[in-house]
Amino acid sequence: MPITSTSSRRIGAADSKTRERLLNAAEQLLLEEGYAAVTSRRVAAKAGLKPQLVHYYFRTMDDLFLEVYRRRADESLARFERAIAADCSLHTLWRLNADLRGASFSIEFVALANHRKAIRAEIAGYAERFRAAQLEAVSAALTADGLSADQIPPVVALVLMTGLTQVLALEKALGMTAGHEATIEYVERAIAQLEPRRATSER
Amino acid sequence: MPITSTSSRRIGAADSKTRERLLNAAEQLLLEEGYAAVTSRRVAAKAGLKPQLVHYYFRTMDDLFLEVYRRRADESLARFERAIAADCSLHTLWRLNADLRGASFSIEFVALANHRKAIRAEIAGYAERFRAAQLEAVSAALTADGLSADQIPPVVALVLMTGLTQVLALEKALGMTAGHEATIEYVERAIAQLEPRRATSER
DNA sequence: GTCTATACTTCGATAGAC
DNA sequence: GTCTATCGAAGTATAGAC
Repeated sequence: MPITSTSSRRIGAADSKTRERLLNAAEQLLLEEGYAAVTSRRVAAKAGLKPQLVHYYFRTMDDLFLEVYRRRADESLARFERAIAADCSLHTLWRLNADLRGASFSIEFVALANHRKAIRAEIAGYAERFRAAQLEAVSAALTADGLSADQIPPVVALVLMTGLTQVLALEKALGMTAGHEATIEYVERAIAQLEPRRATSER
Repeated sequence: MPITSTSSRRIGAADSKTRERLLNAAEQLLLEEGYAAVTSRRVAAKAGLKPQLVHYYFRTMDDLFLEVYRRRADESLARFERAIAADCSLHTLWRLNADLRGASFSIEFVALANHRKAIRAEIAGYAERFRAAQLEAVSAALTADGLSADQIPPVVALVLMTGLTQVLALEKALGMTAGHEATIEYVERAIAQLEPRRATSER
C-alpha cells in the first residue's frame, strides 16, 4: 500500500535476494557511518550492485530507511516479549535495556526522525508500543517484588531506566565513560536488593 | 590554527559580519531540518548570500559545524556557571537540565559526531568539561542538603539526571510524552523534600 | 520479474578576479 | 580583505531494455 502512487514505476519483489542484500548493506552503512552516508550509490557499492537497483527495489530512500528500521524494531520487540515471558523481573528488564547493541542504530534514526515526517511517525509508533509493553512488565515485576505503586510509580521507574540506558549508550558512542561504572553498579545493587532470588552477574 | 593546511587558500576574517550571518543561517537550518540540510548552498541561500562565501569563511563544512557548536556550547557553559554561582542547589541543577531548549541541537550534533572524527573530539571535550563542572555542583548541593556520598554517590545522581532530561527531550522531539508528567513531578517532589527552602514551581 | 542507460540536480571545494 | 567563475564528483529518480 504505497502512500503516494503518483508514479506507476514498477518495484521489485519483496522476497528478492537482491533486495535483502541492499537492506543489509544499508543497515551496515548506517551503523558504520551514519544516515548521511546511506546514499543509493554507496549502498549499492557496499552490496556489490549497481546504484539504480536501489530505486528499483525501493521507491525512495525514505522507503529504504523505513524497511531497515522495521526489520530491527520487529526483531527487538520480539526478543523483548520472549525474554519477559520467560522471566518477568526488573533484572531481565534491566539486562535487556542495558544491552548497548542497537544504541547507535537508535541515535541515527532519532536524528533522521527529527526532520523526516514519515520516519518520525514510524519510530514514534514503535516507541509507543515498546513503552506500553515495557510498562506492563515493570508493573508486574514491581508488584511481584512487593513494591506498591505509591512508593515509585512503574512509569517513573521505566522512564528513569530508559533515560539511564540511553545516556550510557550515547556517551559511550562519544567515547565518554565517566561515572558509568559507578552508576551501573548502583542500579544493579538496588535491583539485586529488591530481587535477591538471582545474582546480577552478566552485563 | 588549522589542523591541515595542505592548501594555501585564504580565509575571511573571524569578526566579519558576513561570517556571522552564515553561522546564524547554519544554526537555524540545523535546528529546523537536521544536519543533512546544512549544505553550503542552502546555508548561503538562507543568509541571502552566494554559496561560495561559505567556503571563503570556512575551509570545510566541518569547520562550519564546529563553529556553530562552539558558540552554543560556550554560551550554555557560561550560563550554567552563572546560575550555579548564584545558587548551588539540586533545584537549580534540575531546572538547568530540564530546560529543553537546545535538545534537538544536541541530537543533531551527537548524530554528526557519530561519524565525523573532528566533531566527535570537540563534543566529547565539551561534554567532559560540562560533566566535571556539574559533578562539582551536585557534590556541593548534596552535601549542603545533608546527604552523605554513601547514600547516593553524586556521580550516580548526575548520570541519572542527565539521562532523564535527555530521554524527555528526545521523546518530546518524537512527539511522545507518555509518562513524562508523572516522572517530572516525582523528581521535583523528591528534590523539594530534600530542599524545602524553596518551592519547585517553574518548569 | 530484473536490471541498465540516462537525465538532471546539488554537492564541496578551489583558483583567481576585484 | 572580500567575493565570483567554475570544476569534477556525487546525489535521487525514471523510462525503457532485457
